[in-house]
Amino acid sequence: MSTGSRPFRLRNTLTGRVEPFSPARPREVRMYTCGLTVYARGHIGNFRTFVAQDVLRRFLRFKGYRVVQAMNFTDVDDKTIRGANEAGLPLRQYTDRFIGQFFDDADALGIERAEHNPRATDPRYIKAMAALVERLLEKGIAYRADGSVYFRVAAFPAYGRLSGAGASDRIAGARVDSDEYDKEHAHDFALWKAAKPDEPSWPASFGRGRPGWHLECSAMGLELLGSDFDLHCGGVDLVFPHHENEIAQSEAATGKPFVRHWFHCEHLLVEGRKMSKSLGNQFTVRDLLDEGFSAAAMRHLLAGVHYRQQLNFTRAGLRQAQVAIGRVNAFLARSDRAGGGAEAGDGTAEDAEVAGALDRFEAALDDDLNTSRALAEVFFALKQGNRALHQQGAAGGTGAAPWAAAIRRMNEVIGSFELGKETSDRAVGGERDEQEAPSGLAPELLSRIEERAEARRRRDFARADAIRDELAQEGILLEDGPRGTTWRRP
RNA sequence: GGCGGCGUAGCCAAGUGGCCAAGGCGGAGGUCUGCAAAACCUCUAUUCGGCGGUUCGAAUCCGCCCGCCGCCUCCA
Repeated sequence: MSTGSRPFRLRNTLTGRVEPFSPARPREVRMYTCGLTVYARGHIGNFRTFVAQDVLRRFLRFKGYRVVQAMNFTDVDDKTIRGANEAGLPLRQYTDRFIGQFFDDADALGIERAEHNPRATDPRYIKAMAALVERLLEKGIAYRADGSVYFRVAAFPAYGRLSGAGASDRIAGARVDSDEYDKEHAHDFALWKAAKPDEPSWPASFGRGRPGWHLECSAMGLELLGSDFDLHCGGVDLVFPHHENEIAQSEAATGKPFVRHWFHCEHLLVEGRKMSKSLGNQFTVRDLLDEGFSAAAMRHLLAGVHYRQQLNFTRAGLRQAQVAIGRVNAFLARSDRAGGGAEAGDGTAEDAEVAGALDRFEAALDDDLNTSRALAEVFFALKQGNRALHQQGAAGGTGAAPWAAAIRRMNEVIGSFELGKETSDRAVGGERDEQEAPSGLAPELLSRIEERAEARRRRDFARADAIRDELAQEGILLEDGPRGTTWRRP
């Protein structure tokens, strides 16, 4: 763990400034992230945000914090209800499917699992939400109308602090909510929606119904993390009204600060255009996997652009990422094969260089998660490591190992290297590693490689090249080095 | 209409007053190699959308203009 004369500075939407991040408890961070509304498979835009949050989470752990994260699933709202009804399925069965798909995609992208994945319809949270509404009713901040319960925005003077002072202006200028309910003011929002015949509903002391959208995050956040927790994350679109409303209802109910630091991730563009259904550019991770792109490339592209910057997600970018990742992975594999103690640490000048790179890496992330700059250090380490490997040559030194270890340390945050089965880089025909070779390459192909090695020994290069070309057809790239031939799938 | 962001080499993308404007991809040349591939080395923006201004000094601050985008309404 590194120490901290240099604080981790992170932009806080609440203040609009990049400021030192200071959790309420010394070595623990309690974070909440607004997860997916599970009426469809999450698209690449959703995952941009989730990857950014994952980088944040991993960096906190990198710095030695214990992280307790809750990421919810919104499994009851207009869209999930409509989807379930159209599919003729019970709500839970309908949403289960998308939750499963979410985890498939998140796992592929190397997104660490949160400690808690609450879903709104869990009885525990329905109960917590009802309790929250009761408190607001008792305090006279919420009111009932037509079977529903609303939050009286006028009763919470701090309203608008997150999204920028003039919340009343925004509201005045905005289109009036088309809700047919009887609200006192257009900008009051529903805490609890009165039951309807074709909608799921739950009993409550203030009437049967279902939770309003904003309520669940407040209830689950408070339930799992307590008041005044450290981080609340989401996409920029959630700043208003969702997060603004969460603050209002939570703080009005508890009388305590809700969240210390708000983290919002910018949206992405796909091929230079806003992602939208009509443009047909709402890709899912699955779609891109099916096109042949690796999840690692997706993560690399998503993680490599600063989170507050609009990111242009393109196939060309994915291809670039793929190449860059391949270079790093190939180095790591080569370094492992070359051997050498990974722990070095005998105070050489080179150790200081490695430590310097790691420190610059951390410094970049300390500066509002500047992943682009951090990545530059990964590539610096790559260059140094490759250089060491180059010089090692036949001499067989251990200079590359510390750089490989440094890259792996950095990858604890970046996460896009050695993700999935990217590396099948193995030595064949050399004097070493024979035993660990084959997983992934058919014996038939291995014997072809042997055959080619034999041909090369005979200096029958026509034969050798023919075999190399054939294997290339199969997607196997052969590389001849001083220690024998290695293969990989590019 | 209100609020906000962005525009840096062929592409992606850091940099917010002062060393030669990070890094990646791509491209050119070289070393190595039977040839390749990989790796390494060198080169690849006298210039930061445009025009003015402030300053000893600006990609970085100010003004205007052009272009792209977001939020204000379900949305990561």
